[in-house]
Amino acid sequence: MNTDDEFEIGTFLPYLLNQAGEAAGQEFQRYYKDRYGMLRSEWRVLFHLGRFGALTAREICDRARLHKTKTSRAVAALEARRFLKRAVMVHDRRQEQLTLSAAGQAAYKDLAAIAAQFDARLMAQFSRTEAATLRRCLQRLMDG
Amino acid sequence: MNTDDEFEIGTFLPYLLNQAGEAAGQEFQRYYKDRYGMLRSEWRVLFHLGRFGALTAREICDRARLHKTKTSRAVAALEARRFLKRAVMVHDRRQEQLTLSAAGQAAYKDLAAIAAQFDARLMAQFSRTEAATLRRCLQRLMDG
DNA sequence: TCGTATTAGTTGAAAATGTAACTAACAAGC
DNA sequence: GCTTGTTAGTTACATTTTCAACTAATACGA
Repeated sequence: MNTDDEFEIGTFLPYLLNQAGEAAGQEFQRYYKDRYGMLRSEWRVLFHLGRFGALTAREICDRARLHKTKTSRAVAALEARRFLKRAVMVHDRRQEQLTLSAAGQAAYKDLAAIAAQFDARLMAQFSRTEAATLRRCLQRLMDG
Repeated sequence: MNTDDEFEIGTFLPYLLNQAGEAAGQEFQRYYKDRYGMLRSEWRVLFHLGRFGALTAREICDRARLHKTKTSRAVAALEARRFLKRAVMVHDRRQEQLTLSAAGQAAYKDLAAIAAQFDARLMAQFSRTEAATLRRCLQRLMDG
């Protein structure tokens, strides 16, 4: 029933990427979920504000490749938890400058440290060249 | 990497994997969604039955790493579209043997061919060794 | 063979997501 | 000024996912 040219899901790149991503992110996801009750989109918004400082929602959408409704909801959730503040911008009152509160920065620092640990542990199973190739390929897939 | 010790999301493996997976799967997802009205879990169930023949829902869960509720609903949806049939197993009446109908097999063949095309196009941007390394690393992440 | 535990699969409700429509502010042309 | 179009962001609604509870069949031990 299976000829040689039969399609193999086990080598189908989108499938591999999804499965690998799920497996790799599982522990970290459990951490920010259990400890902070966050969703992935919330963690991403928190990260971008923590890493890059004040941003508008639009900038977060672009940088984090997050849809604007997800961003909007993530910002609202983080605001409700007092992790960030909004400030309407003077020259364009449609936009809001978003910045982390002290509590938000603390959460960011904690999560970034944990993420770095998980990342190190994941990468430890690869050689230096494997790691470099992996990241380069993933980057190319993202951009392409 | 960056000079300071600040965590970089751009190199965080789970993030890269998710983004790359999303980007890579986008076109294929649009295809099976537009043409067959399928969800990802439905495509995966269809694939496993098309590729490996008759399976129980449990076996699909294990092989496709799909939660049993997702599998259950995917099977129900495929059945409603007359893509598969169920047959209660004699020796254990809890289990059902799932098999594709002719229409289901036709859909599988079409989708597998399209997937192979997309895969080839994605892999074309990598050298032979890059492709090998990428798959090997992803496989290791999945299993680990 | 009776009671308890386990397994296969389904279901309902709550949470999250995606899509499209919406408001409010700005911009550009006249 | 006014009209039209665009952009930032929110909201409503339908779809999808998740979680926990559930049924039904089997397994196992006293």
